[in-house]
Amino acid sequence: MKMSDIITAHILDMLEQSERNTAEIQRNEFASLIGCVPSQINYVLSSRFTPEHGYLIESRRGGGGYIRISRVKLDKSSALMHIINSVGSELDPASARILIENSAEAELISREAAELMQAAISNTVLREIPLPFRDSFRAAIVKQMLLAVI
Amino acid sequence: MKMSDIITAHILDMLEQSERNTAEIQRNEFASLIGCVPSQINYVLSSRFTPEHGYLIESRRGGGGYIRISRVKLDKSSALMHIINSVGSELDPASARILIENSAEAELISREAAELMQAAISNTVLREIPLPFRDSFRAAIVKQMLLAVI
DNA sequence: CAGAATTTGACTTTTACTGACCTTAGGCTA
DNA sequence: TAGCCTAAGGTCAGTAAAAGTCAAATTCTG
Repeated sequence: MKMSDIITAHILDMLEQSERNTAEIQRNEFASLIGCVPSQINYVLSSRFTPEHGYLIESRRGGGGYIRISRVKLDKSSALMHIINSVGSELDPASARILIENSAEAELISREAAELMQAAISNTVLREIPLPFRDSFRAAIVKQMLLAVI
Repeated sequence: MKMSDIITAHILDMLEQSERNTAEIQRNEFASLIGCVPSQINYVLSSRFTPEHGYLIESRRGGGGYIRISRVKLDKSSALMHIINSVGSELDPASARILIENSAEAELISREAAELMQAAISNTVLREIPLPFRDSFRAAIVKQMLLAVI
């Protein structure tokens, strides 16, 4: 079996293990664990863990440096559509907050977008709207804003 | 975990604690509390708490000296505050759209943020709200969302 | 065999850490 | 008050600890 395949398998394994879909390695340590030269890690990452393949690489040099490989969900749009469709014509405050928070957590929307959405459905804003309309307003605005970031 | 990260975390923590967005330390004392050499404090400050990162450092030598780290609001913030304050208790649709567009144009807010705001005050959403409340709703939501991106 | 994929290692760049030495602020003493 | 002492913080250059790059050498594959 090829070195590259072994390295790939190891990384995939770590990603599988991880709950956060993220594997973090130290290049030299990892290389010597597997028994290859450090630069081969780079080769594998750049040939098999590219954004096109659905991975994101972050790294840091210097003492205590690391390489982090995350599996990104390519299909953000369809995930978001799914969420949008699951929102009915009314949405209560707690559900709205959770929905937005989860979307940010899953990186379907940016942190900034999430904060903007929370602001949009904050009490300060809702005070301007008569009570009976609030839940349907919340549903409409959350859906519309999610559509805007697709 | 790296020393630098620990120091950074401590400072961030102090800033978080502080109501004035300011942390004040005594270099030697702080260093020995954390367990590093004093000059490393300088290293961290100059590599991670620069003006580009949005921080201001002031210090004083000699007896009773100190280092003060403040999280400084960029100029954008005050420009945005100005805009927010200029919005009254009501805001008509055209003015709202222009205000958002201009803010994006001036790069006070991101393009994504602008699109989210436009979505939030779109007709689709406004239909959910009784006519007499729409202008005050628009004012509230635009202000609240601008506040969220400061 | 030709071209693609893999492997290697020498060299580069970044980041982190340390310690010796410098500068400044205040206070104290003669 | 001048001069000295002490208690801070500031600088800088050097070392070490990573990761990144690149092209030559090798191996695979059709």
